[in-house]
Amino acid sequence: MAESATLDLERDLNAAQRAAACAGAGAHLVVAGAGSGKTRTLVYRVAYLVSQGVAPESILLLTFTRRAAQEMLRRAAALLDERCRRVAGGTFHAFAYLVLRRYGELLGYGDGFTILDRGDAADLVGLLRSEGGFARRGRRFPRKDTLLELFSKSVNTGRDLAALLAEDYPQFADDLADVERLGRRYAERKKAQNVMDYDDLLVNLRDLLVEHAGARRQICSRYRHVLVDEYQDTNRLQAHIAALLASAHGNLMVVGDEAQSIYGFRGASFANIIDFPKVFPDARTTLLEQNYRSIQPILDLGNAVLARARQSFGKRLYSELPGDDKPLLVRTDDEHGQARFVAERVLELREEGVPLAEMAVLVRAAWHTNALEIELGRRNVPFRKYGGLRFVEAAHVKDLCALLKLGQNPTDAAAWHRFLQLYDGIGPTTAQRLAAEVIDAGGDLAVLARPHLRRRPYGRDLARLKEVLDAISRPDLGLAGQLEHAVRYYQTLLPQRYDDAARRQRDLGTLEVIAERYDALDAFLSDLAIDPPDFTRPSREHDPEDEHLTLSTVHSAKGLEWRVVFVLNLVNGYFPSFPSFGDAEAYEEERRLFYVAVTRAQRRLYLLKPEVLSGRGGYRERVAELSAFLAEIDLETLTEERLYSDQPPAGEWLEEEGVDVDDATLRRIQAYFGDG
DNA sequence: GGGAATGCGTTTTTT
DNA sequence: ACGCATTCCC
Repeated sequence: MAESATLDLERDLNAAQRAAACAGAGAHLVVAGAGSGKTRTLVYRVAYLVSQGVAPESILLLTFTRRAAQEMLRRAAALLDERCRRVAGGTFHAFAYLVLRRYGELLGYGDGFTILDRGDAADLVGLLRSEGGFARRGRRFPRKDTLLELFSKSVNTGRDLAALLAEDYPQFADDLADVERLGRRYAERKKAQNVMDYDDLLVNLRDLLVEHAGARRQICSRYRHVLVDEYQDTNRLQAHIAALLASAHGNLMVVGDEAQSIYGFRGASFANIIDFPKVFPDARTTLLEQNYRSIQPILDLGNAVLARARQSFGKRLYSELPGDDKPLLVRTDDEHGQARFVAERVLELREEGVPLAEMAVLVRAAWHTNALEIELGRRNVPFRKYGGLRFVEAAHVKDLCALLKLGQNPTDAAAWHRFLQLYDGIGPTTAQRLAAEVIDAGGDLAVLARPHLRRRPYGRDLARLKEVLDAISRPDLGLAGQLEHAVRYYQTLLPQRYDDAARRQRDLGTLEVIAERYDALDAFLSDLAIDPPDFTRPSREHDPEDEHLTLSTVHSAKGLEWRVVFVLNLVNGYFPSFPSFGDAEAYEEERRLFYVAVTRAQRRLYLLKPEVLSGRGGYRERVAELSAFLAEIDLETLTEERLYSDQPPAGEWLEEEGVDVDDATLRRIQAYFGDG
């Protein structure tokens, strides 16, 4: 679907796409089914506006990831000209950061506020949780991640903690007062430290737009056309912001597919799409229904899955692409059989001429690929995994970032708290005390060399840390120089802290490579928090040197497509996942997630079902049930293949090979090692 | 008092 | 395998 390098809307778009791309002023809702050319339409929309003389700087394109925005603007530039690169594009959070850097003072934030990423935010909540003695003896109190999730959901959905607690965590209903108290303390502490978490970025942007008419007018007149992609995965707060951004001129185009809404756990609601015409009564609506991605049998399965949804989406995808291979349901004996099947079929397909880059394995949860990763490693199949733990969330990367933050801002309590505990003999209490000492001294690093600390077991460590921070805090060294000091020092701490120090050390090198794109420490750090490097997102860039199979969570595969797709573990409890049972909304989201997985495939779709699940942390080994999403539909839409791998039991194996058991050797071994 | 070791219950998805 | 509470030890 590569468009040629000229803007020809008649030739390249169908009527509905064209109606959206060339729409005039006003609010516009584009409901775009999977594979219906949604991105293409937005790209042409941008190019069209610029070609009509709209200043590129006055177009704001809000997307789900930074990469999505960059990719669209790159394509628009290829269609029209380089002016399209000057369009303002990015995530809501990145846009909020940009605006608040300029207007934050109106809301009482100091000039250089910093961003707490998810991990930092959780650490702060954890700190307040233990500080306030909320977890008393023998009493269960929500963990820091649970608390943060509650606070976040409350902010993003506009619902109060009482309702969320009752709904999601009834077992903690008695703790409501404490949870609320902790929430208030968390908000106060962030404000006092001049930091914002992800949610604060959105809240503060909304507050700015609501409460400061002057700022709102300036912002609205700067961005005359607002385009929002993936609107089904925006939350109430984001929808409010989008509406406010368009409040002066009304030029708001939102694009989405309510059937692909999969971020409800983060507060997203497809009600934003449904209700759009209520907020903008004059909004025009365009439906994109023809699918250009998949062959009809794959869409038939997608339609069948969706037909069972509790809310009807009234959607039926159709395609004119030739092909009649039905999706294949493959039953294997267990997860290892599943891994073997996928590895073998991937290799066969490659033999048949399908490049690895045209194949993907999708899973519900990142760890579901564990067995497959081993199998692929054994067979030397290059792959890359996306989703799950992010690079910047790995403990060692966070450690290094804490060190860098201290070089930039020696009053960053969270960074002190984290880094100091790396030393032997320093735990939470000591770390907090030391951090307080430095911060009370206005961030004077000389505190670390005070005589009374010298005598402590970690006195030398602190003295050394001071020297390193002195170097990191020198902007004249340049980012590369500062980073080099940090990495060289941190490397010496790695081995005593982590068993797999060598692997982690390589990541530090990766971080140095990423840093080459920046010229100052503060820009580097804020970008790491707000737009983390996208190692976790599949890339569609074509690099023949680096051909690899993609392993991805379904969430991270959003918006992408492959010729051949494997979906693993179609088993109740895995997909749909256990936590969704008993929660109708979460369960329906799992269904939409499966719909997203199915509609990633262009030509061939393999659905894998292990008959037995091995026992894995908490779960006992047991016979697996076929995923309800498949069990409940008409199996006419599928081809079924039973494939039990038939490895002989271990006993027969020896005999077949004709090996004699040497009793004397066995006795010697037993005498030496005992029976254990 | 506070840090380190032990043990128990839990395990989704991520801007 | 990981976070968190409890217990163990200086």
